[in-house]
Amino acid sequence: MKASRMCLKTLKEAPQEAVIDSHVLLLRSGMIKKNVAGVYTYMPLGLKVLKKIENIVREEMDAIGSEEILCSALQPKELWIESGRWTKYGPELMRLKDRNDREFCLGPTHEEIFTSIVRDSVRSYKELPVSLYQIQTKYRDEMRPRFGLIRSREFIMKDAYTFDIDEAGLDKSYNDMYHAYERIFTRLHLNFTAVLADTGNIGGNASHQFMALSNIGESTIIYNSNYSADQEKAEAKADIYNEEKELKDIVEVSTPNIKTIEDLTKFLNTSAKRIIKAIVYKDLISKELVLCLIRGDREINKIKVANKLGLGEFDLDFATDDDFKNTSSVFGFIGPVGLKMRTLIDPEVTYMVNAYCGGNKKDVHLKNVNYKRDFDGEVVDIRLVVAGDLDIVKGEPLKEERGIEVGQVFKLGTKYSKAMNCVYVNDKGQEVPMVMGCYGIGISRALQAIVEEYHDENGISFPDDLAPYKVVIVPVKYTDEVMKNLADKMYNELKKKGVDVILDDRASSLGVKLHDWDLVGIPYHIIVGRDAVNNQVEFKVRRDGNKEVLDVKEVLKKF
RNA sequence: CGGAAAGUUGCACAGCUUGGUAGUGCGCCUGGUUUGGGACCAGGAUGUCGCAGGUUCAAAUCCUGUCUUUCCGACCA
Repeated sequence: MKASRMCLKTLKEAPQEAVIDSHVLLLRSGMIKKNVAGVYTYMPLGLKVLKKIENIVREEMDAIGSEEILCSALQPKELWIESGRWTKYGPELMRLKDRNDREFCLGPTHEEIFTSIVRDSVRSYKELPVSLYQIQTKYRDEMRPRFGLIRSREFIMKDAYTFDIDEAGLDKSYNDMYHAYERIFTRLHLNFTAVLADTGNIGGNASHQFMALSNIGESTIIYNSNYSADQEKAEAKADIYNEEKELKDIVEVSTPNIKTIEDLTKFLNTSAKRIIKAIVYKDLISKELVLCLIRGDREINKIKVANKLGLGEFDLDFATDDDFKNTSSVFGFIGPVGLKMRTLIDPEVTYMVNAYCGGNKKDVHLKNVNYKRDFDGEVVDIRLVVAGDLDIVKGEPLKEERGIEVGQVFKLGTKYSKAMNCVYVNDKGQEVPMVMGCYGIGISRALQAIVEEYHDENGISFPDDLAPYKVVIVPVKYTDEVMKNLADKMYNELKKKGVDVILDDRASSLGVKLHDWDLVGIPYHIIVGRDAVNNQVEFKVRRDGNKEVLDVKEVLKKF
């Protein structure tokens, strides 16, 4: 491609909308252009990279025997009524009507469509398993689109669905996908890790997320070589901590206006590990209050509490001062002793001996409180796992890192096949619901994750096989006969070899041109200048800035 | 959905306090001089100042409403 023909407009300054590096660079390099909030156009260079990502995904999906189809983004309401998600999905579903007032949505995901397709085409166990995928534009009416392609309202996703005879079949399909995903993200050159994930809105019984490690990530990952999980789901080994063995009698301690764990440790001159932290949540649906007990140096994982109570995270909040008026406790001095309330106890609390806790009276705490003797409740893991905690496999320290979710695999089970009557006839002639899995990869999000990982102060620095073009030939002066001839010759030769090559035949000064290609992230730059008379050019590697003057033949040999 | 800010040319911004000719830099066009890492000189084009009302002789500027966008939080892939 000749640069003079390219629809390329780079920006020196970052548009105001972008706050993170990868978003700024995608805009500045002219790879994407904002249409409206959370909706972007992929410009020629951006689209080229996107296609390379798609092709890697295609190759690996095809390799495990998944077949590509292409559905419409437009989906009829009826299918979503069948699955029950038309009402459940909420305002993030982009809904619209046609001229006859028939209702549709723009799909954020395609479980309903794929399920209906397989329901209509598969009858017998002999035709299973089936694995289908598509690469398609998805819609989600985000409350707050941000970070460019990371959280947008329109995005490109690969979604795959498997249909099996039974759980064992699903296990195999899931496993195949899991390994294909590992190969895909490796080939995308992402520094990633697979983590155990919460199944959230889509439903199902097992799930892993593939996270590209990055400090701009929106999720927190807890991991080490033995274990990895989303922080929302992460478990850690309970720490058995007690300084004393003999149970002592409870004593009231006067703690005037001492309400926080921090103040208490100072006032009592003790460790937070000896204090029981008591948090009261309110179930916003039933209005029930729930007391949660955790060791003073820990934080509560609200998602775990919500899961235990069978609630969405949304349906749970801290109890307010008002809620306390009907209890026998006092805000700031809450404790489990004698308090009549449903109680969740983190396992670590059960190991505490002669602990401190709130006295349920103003300015009073209790000393020498012990599990079972003085209070009881449901023992359940509700602790937020953080860096430094020990894993449950080998008891080694865990690390904490941010991640961008670029893929997720789910075992759906029969949730959709039952709801939508997607059944097959087994060898005994009985109708059985198919066992499903679904598997997504955020293609457009991956593009930005790659840029986030591969950039420096000069711009994007794509890995060779993902770059929109592999090499650019930059004549210092395209009006100079010798330079022009050599540049043209090399361009034609590389094109003949099938190399993705740009000839920068623009009239701009050298500096302008090179800055553009640094910004865009072309991995190799060939500068045709004064040495052209000797058949020599400067060969520059974008990644490390390494430059050397080489014979043309040697340069051509590199591609 | 809660809190905060912002909308002025393709991009980044000034002007608004104290109402009176629409500005700057980048980019774009023309001509000339330059030419190995974002050149220089001269000239030029591009704006219903987000939209709608109001106040006023006069509104980018003051008031009201509205829309949009961004940031923090909540939610989510």
